[in-house]
Amino acid sequence: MKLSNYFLPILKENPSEAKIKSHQLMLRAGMIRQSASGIYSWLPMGFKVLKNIEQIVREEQNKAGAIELLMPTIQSADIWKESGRYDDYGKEMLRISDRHERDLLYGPTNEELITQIFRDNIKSYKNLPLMLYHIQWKFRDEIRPRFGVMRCREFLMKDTYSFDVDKATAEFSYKKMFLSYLKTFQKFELNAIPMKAETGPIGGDLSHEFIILADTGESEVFLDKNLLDIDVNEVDYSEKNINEIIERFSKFYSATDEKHDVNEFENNVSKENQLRTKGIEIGHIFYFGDKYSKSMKALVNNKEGKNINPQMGSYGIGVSRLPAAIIEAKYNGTFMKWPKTVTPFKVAIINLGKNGDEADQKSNEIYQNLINANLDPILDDTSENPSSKFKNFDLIGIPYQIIIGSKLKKDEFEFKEIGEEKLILSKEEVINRLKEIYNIDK
RNA sequence: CGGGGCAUAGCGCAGCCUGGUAGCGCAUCUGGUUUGGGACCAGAGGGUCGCAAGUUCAAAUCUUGCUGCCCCGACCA
Repeated sequence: MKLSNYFLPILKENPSEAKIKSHQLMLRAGMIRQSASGIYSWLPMGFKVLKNIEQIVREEQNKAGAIELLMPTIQSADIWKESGRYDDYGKEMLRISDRHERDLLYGPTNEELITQIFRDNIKSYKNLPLMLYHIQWKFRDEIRPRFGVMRCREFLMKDTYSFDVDKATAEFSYKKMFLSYLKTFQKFELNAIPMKAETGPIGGDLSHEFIILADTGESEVFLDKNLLDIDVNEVDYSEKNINEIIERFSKFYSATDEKHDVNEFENNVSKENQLRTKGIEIGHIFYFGDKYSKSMKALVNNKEGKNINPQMGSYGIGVSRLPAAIIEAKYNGTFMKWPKTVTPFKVAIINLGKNGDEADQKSNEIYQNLINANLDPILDDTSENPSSKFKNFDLIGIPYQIIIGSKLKKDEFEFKEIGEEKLILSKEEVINRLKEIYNIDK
């Protein structure tokens, strides 16, 4: 993409309504624009980030054995009346009615709908276990939306729902998602710490929040530093590995301030491993048994030919919150550096030349080479001042830059990982290095 | 929903107190000079001053009502 053809409205100054750095950066870097309180449009740059995040979440769900489907944003009130939540949910639920004055609602979550789909189509234990998920927009009419996409009213969420014959298998489904979340967040270069959580209105007795550490987080968290060093990248979804990794995580202390136990923290965690910091919730998993399968009469035949209510769980990731969460974790106030899995473009070419000169020619040449190598580049071909280009790209946060000015010889390219020292490389070296970084076959 | 604040050009703001036909910086457009960390010169475009009513010869400015947005609190992925 050439910047001169792109839609990237950058702001030099912080809009006054943005109070936290992720909100400021997303506005300034032309990622989002507010349309109403807590409701945002995603501009091209932000949309690319969002889609990349969505894709990583999707891939890891698939690996964990969950199957994707898509449920609508608008739901009938009937199923919510069945489960009893039509009255319980309160004003957070956006209620609407159609021309026939039938009660509808903009879905704040999907337990009812997935249970309905399940009960209408699954009748046998042979189809279990089953994990279904979708990535869909939701609406919760928050009393006070704030912090940009961090706490908004319309948001994109990944929801998985698990169905099992008994509690033991349901717990295994829960553990699979537990691992899937750890792996997903590690791909965003985030340290997401699982913490025991309240089950809240969803109900049930087993629940974890996944919290990433960021100075600007909203809740205070306490944890054992050992939790930061557990690598799950190489762990697969075999039963043995899942149990092992979860055991490893549960060995170490972690709690949000609401659940914090000072004595346990002081006694069971060594002084040098005690970490007290701030966190942002980015995922939440629940096991809630037959709460919905019972109230909504979802039944399957078990081995003995008896009807039983399947055991269920639900597992959410705040997809549209993640760009902001990643920024909170990574933006230092001067520059942003997107994880390479998420970055809107894989590499930025900063052309400091002008029309037709050598730098300009070199820029266009390597731009074509990068496109051919599947290394999705953005080429700054505008006539802005160099300093202005540098500032803009510091803001946008594409992790790798190729800077091409008149300083260098014909076969020299300046390659820079944002925040690191620059290197002088040949064109081939630049391209090969990027292929290596992004794991693209030669 | 309680408490506080704001609403003037795309963004940041001044003007309001003391009423007299709307201004600054950035951004945008044209021409020129620049070009390695937010350039310079000259010119230009862009605002029914959130909406409605009232007071007045005259309202961005005073009064009332409404709407939107932001902040603190309770609530939440």
